[in-house]
Amino acid sequence: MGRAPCCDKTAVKKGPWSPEEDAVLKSYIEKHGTGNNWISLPQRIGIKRCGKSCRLRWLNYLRPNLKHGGFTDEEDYIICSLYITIGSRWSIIASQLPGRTDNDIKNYWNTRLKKKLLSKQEKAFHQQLNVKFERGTTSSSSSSQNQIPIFHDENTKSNQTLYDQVVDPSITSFAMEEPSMIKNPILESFSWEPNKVLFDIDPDAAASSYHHHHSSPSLNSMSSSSSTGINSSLQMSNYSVNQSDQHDMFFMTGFENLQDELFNEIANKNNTQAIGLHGTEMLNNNCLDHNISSFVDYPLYDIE
DNA sequence: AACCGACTCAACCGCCTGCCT
DNA sequence: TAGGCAGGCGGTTGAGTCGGT
Repeated sequence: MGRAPCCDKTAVKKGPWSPEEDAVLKSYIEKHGTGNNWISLPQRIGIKRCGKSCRLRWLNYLRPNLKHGGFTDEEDYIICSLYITIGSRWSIIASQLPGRTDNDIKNYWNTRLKKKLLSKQEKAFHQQLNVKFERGTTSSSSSSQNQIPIFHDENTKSNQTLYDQVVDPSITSFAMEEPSMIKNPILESFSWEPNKVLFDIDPDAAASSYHHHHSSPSLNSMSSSSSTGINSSLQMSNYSVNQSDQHDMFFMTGFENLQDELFNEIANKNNTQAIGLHGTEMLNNNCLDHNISSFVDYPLYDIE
């Protein structure tokens, strides 16, 4: 048994609104208001539309002082900040942006801003590392896992570990404990050698984690990722906090909360070979406590 | 010029919430 | 207190548009 429809779907018109319908609806609401009853409104004004459709048309298109398109940098920043904080609560985000509708913001995020954010993050990551990842050539005995060797620095031509690159040694003295410190179930193990770091990724766990995240309300996954006492992310370590860097800082910190999408990427790739690590760290008794929060699939280059 | 894939965004769907009786 | 209903909301769809070949 499905839910009873709000109106007779066979008797109402669907699809794009005509200018005439717009005019009738706009004129009526401007004169009389909605009468606190959208369902009966179409009958009152004599148009063959569902009440919900009228409401949506008014809120998203006809009501006064609406802005369409042309989002400013400041609006981008507000949207991203709020998305990071509260997730996809579009109506709340819209309430902070006068003249913008939740639908507009949702569309803008899904079609443009998300990509913008990801590409900026990726660019920043590569700029910071300035490295060439190598395709895995280790003689691993655990072939079912994806081991990720690290890279050599294009500038210095020397081999470096990922950790050397992304963590400013002046910030923290580093002592690595056992893999049990790794909190993320996707990361099965983690070994450390002078010129190499190996991450063993369990793709099945990545996939199930992805599904787990998607079976929960978005707010839950948001809060779970932000309630871990995060002090800084790995990628943030080398960034200074000043006015001009705030956008960069922001993109870095915001990245954790895109993890659902990143997990999606991972889950849909059977042969993921390399994943950029993005996580958080807390200094605990001279040990760096990792909390791996997300992964990025980075392009790999074969070594000549 | 025609085709095709990618992209955009208005509109719809259906679930959830809260109010009213 | 419970049930019904309308409003609100986020996810999804699909027609239209654009750009590349």
